[in-house]
Parts: sequence; structure tokens; C-alpha cells
Amino acid sequence: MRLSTKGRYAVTAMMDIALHERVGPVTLADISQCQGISLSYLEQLFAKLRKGGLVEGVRGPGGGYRLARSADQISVADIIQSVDEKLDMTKCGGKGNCSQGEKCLTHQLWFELSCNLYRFLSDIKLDQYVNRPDISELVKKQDIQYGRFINRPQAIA
Amino acid sequence: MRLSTKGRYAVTAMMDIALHERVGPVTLADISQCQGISLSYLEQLFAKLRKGGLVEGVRGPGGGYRLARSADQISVADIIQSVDEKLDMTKCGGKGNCSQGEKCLTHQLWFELSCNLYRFLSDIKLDQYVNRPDISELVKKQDIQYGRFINRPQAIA
DNA sequence: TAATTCCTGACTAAATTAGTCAGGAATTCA
DNA sequence: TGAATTCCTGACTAATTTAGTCAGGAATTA
Repeated sequence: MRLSTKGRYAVTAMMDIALHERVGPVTLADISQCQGISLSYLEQLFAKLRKGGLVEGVRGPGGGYRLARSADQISVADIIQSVDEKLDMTKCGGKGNCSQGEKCLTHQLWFELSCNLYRFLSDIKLDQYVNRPDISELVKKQDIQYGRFINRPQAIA
Repeated sequence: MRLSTKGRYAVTAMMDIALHERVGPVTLADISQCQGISLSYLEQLFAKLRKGGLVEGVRGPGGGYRLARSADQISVADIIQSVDEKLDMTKCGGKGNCSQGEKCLTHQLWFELSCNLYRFLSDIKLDQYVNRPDISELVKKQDIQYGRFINRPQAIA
């Protein structure tokens, strides 16, 4: 499993969408501005997230991206896996042929580490953060600061 | 926290040393050959592991590297931290000034993730693998295959 | 029709990872 | 003493990944 800033970008963007789920689709332009990620880079990441079945794109004015399934069904592991490709940390991809057809010395270690890490990251679902009052507070502040959703009635209700 | 192949190299090398602790110091040349890591790259990594206080170098013939403290006191987290520098996954380095002086939306998530991940990786100590029969079996095989330690009496005993 | 937004692919730049090279310093052992 | 061994250092290059740019097309709304 690779755990890098790329995955962080993806999770950050997904969080932003999850936190505005009831407002409607969120544009990449908004995410780009508020979270400080380049628009074109986001487009690359979202191509993968879409292929991974985590988000749906909605074209045209008022469009954007929304979650393809509910926030309690999307884990951090899902997101990182979608953009980073591999989840496995073994050299051999879990096949056990890392050292001349046999398992290498550290095969066991990486295999177990991968399993545990995966289990751990899949337990963290997006909705865990969406439902926290301290986070909701923060979103509201930021939305006002950036003047987001001022033309969407749902945002006020 | 960055979790990449660099850290895997380092942990693999450290495992090799831990598994031969009672034989004596292990040379980087041996590790390079058996684990398939370039010698010069290993030298770079071990410069950091030494600075991190995880290994001690022994110069001259019969020298090599040995653990600076016992295997049950060295965790995977220690090793990865030594070569990868950072352990923290927040953008701001834990300071909470990620978004114009305030915490960004995902600060909490990364902070908690970092804490949990660190706790998890520090629970895995080298000796957990050293004391496993299936691993010991593997080492023996590999050592014979590569003709390691044939000139060291301790290796036979 | 015009504006908005996703969507795609090709390209470039920066950073990190991986590996190379040349040589010096400490130690062992003959 | 001297030769072999091994750590140790720093500068350099190559490959890969990450990040960002650019140009344009497709679907949708109004």
C-alpha cells in the first residue's frame, strides 16, 4: 500500500463532497479553490475515482460531482485504493514468489501488515467525519469565507 | 506518514540483521545480494538508520551492522520514520494552520489517522518475526542457498 | 445559442526513489 | 607493516511518481 499525498488529496476532495451532500453536486473548481488543489490534477484524480465507482459526474450548469453511494459506505481505504492502484505491500503482489519462486524473508511481515492496514483504513468511513459537530462548524465557516453555494437554495435551508 | 518501497527496503534489511543477531554483524554486501537491493542504496539507507540510533556499524573484516538495541525494542514505525523522515500526515505538520491560519476540513481526519497508524506500526516489533518458526525455517534455507556465514563458527552452533 | 461543467489526452515540471561512482577511514589479520 | 575488509561520505545520474498545464470536446441547463 502506498500512502502518499496523492491519496490525501483524493480523501480531502471526497470529504468536501461528502460534507456538502445535501446541497447537491460539488464542482471541481470549488474544491480546487477551497482545498488548494490544482483543477487539472483534480480532474485526473476524479477520473480514477469515477472508474472506481465512488463518485458520479453531473454535467452542465449546477453540475459537479456527488457520491455514487452513501457516505457510510465509502471508506478511506476505498479512496486511496482508487487513486493509488495497489493495496498490497508485498514485493510479489501476494503471490509468494518474491525470492526465486519462494517467499522472501519478509513476505509474511508485509502480507500481515497489508491485511491489518487495509482493515484499519476500511473501518474509517466518510460519514464518521460528516456527522461530527466540530467538523460541521468548520465547513460552515469555510463556505461563507469562500462564498460557496450562494446561488443554491438548498444550501441555506 | 509516507508508506513506500523505501520503507520496505529498510524494514527488509533490518529484518535480515535481526534474524542473524546471534551470528554477529551482517554486511551490507550480504544483504544486497540476498535481498536484491543495490549496495550503494543500502549505504544511503543505513546512514539514516544509524543516525536514527537503530543500528551500529562495525568496521573491518568480520564487521557489518548490528542492531543498536534488542529486537523487541525496534518497531516497524521506528524504521520507517528513520528513513522516510515524517510520520505525520497532516498538511500543516500537526500545527493546525493548514487553511489560512485555521484547521482545514480534513485536519482532524489526518491527525487521527496518523495517531492510529503510528500506534499500529509501533506495536509491530522485529522480534515478533524473529521468533516465528516458519520464518526461521526460511532464513536457514536462504543462508545455505547463498552460502552465508560459512566462515563463522557461531552460525553453525 | 451561450454558459457551465464534466471529461479526455498529451504534454511539462518538480520531487522522490533508486542506483552509480570514487574515494576515505577504521579495523582485522597475516 | 601492509593488505584485505568493511563501513562511511558526498557528488552525481537515471528512473519513476507526483503534480500541474494546456487545449479542446461532450453533455447539460437556461
